[in-house]
Amino acid sequence: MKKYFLNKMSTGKRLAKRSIIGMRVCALSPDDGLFYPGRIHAVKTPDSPRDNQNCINLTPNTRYSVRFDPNPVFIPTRRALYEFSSSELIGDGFGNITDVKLKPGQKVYITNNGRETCGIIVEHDVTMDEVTIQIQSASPNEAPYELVKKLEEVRLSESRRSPRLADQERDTDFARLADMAGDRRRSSSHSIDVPMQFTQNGSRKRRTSYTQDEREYLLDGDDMDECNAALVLMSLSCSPNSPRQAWESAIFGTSPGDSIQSSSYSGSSSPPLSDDGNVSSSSMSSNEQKYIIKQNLHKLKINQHNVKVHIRRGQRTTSLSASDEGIVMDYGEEMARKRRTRLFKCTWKNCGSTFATDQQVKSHVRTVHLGPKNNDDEDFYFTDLEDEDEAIETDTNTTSSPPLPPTLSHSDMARPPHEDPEYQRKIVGNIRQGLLMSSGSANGQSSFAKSGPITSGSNTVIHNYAWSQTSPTSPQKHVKLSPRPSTSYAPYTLPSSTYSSSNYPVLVQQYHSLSSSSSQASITKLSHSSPPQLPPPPQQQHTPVIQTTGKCINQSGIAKMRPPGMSTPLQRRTRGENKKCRKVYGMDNRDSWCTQCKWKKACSRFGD
DNA sequence: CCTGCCGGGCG
DNA sequence: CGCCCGGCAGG
Repeated sequence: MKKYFLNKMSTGKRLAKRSIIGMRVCALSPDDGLFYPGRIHAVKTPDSPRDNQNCINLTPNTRYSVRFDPNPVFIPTRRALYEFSSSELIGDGFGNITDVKLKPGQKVYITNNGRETCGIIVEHDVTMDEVTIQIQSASPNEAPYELVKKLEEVRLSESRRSPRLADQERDTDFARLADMAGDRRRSSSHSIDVPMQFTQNGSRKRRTSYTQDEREYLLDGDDMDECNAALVLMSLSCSPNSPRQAWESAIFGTSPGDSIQSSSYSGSSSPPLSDDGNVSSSSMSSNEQKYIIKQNLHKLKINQHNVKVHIRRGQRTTSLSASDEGIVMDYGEEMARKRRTRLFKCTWKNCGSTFATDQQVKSHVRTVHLGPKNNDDEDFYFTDLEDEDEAIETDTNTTSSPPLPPTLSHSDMARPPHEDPEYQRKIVGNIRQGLLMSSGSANGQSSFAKSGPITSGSNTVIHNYAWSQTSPTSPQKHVKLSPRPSTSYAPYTLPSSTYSSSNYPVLVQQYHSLSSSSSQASITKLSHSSPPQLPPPPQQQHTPVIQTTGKCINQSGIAKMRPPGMSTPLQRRTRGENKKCRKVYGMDNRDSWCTQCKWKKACSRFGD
């Protein structure tokens, strides 16, 4: 049930997968014994050919180097990396949160009232599977309250955003930034899209309202996309025997229904390479392959991330670029910042030299390995590492690799990872379980939250960890949900405390979960120690009835949790079962419709 | 498909 | 604010 719940929240149909490096996990801080979020920075597998039968070079002995996200409570040494074994990590494909006992003081995230809420563990009763969590009220003037949740409902890191929003944002970015007009919805409308900037004036077409901050957030939050892309390519590189069709579909975009395909093709100024039938010939040489791969990856702009494919002596390996070279536009600064922390490693056999710039590494490859007469592109012989203090040893495995299951291929590489953490969790878990034959249990936590910088070593990113603080200047969005005199749709205010404009979409994920297990929590203690002073909380015209179950029932019968100070979340109106004006009067008597119905708003005449 | 309606643009 | 409409979710 839980799985379906999570899937429901993401409503995703496309699948996704990712690389281990960069994955968000949680691990115990050696200092205070609490879990903190971080990213897998490196994977170290001791040389052990017998265990190394898999293409991603993971064995039960693999050590995962984790860089904790900076946060005010536990401040890891900036450059410090902490090593863990897979069993010590909590995250997709690793350990499950339900396997651990949470200590008091542990910071957790729960879905409360359909909204991600941060809390502090007060008590964890393992036998009863009850976690008492103290939640800071949205209003700083109200006392914290406590919730009791099941452990499986608790997450150790922030969750992801609403898939719908993410979708919109992604489409937006694609259309505007990558100069690609198509998206999956419009692609079915038989209309030719005009780039956004040409339609914004004099058109009723809705334009996006995302701020620069939000777009940056978007990019930041999508760092797993490059992992998606990499895993796709990795599966290709690791499985020379994999079905040719799958391999082509990933690179050449020949898979039907692949949204990446449609968007990239519709926005591509040049015809797809697959118009050349020879391309798919199995006699394609290595050079041809890498050229084609490179070209097409560039076109695909796999979710705006650059992926480099390294081909070396007939063997393909992949690595990620930490920068967004695929896009120009507004992100120059961001990219520059990321680029500063990069390191370039020569991937020539037995070399491994590292360089500060790609120019240097190219020069190195050219002079030391390739020689002036070789026409090979230096690009294929180096990889850019993310950071400064440790080399990431990811692509050194040269043992022959079994093909990945076909279900792990790339038909869905377009899907951003935050859309379907559940599926990814399973996939990654399956990969790991299959390859390692170790027990990595899935868990319900989403480990792809935007909680840290894309470059974990960067010290220039400010984190939003002050979950109990309120910034009076942070933007608030007031949304009037319905003009009709409904009592359950009072204007709501996004809590300004934790979330700046740059990440507020995280909050707008609620309505998917309203009818689900998120409302199983019970309010065990409600204490208003001090009356609100400033700013005044949103007016609630009707106080929700708190039943013994702790559920607040609104008029439409939807269970809602509303802690003190918490305002009504954005929620899509349940579909009314009553007759609506359209139904009653018919299209012919549109004049008789209520205004709301005329406006395609919620019917005010036949309310539910 | 159809329907209800949210989110948002335009004047 | 009135009006309109794209698009989504759900049936």
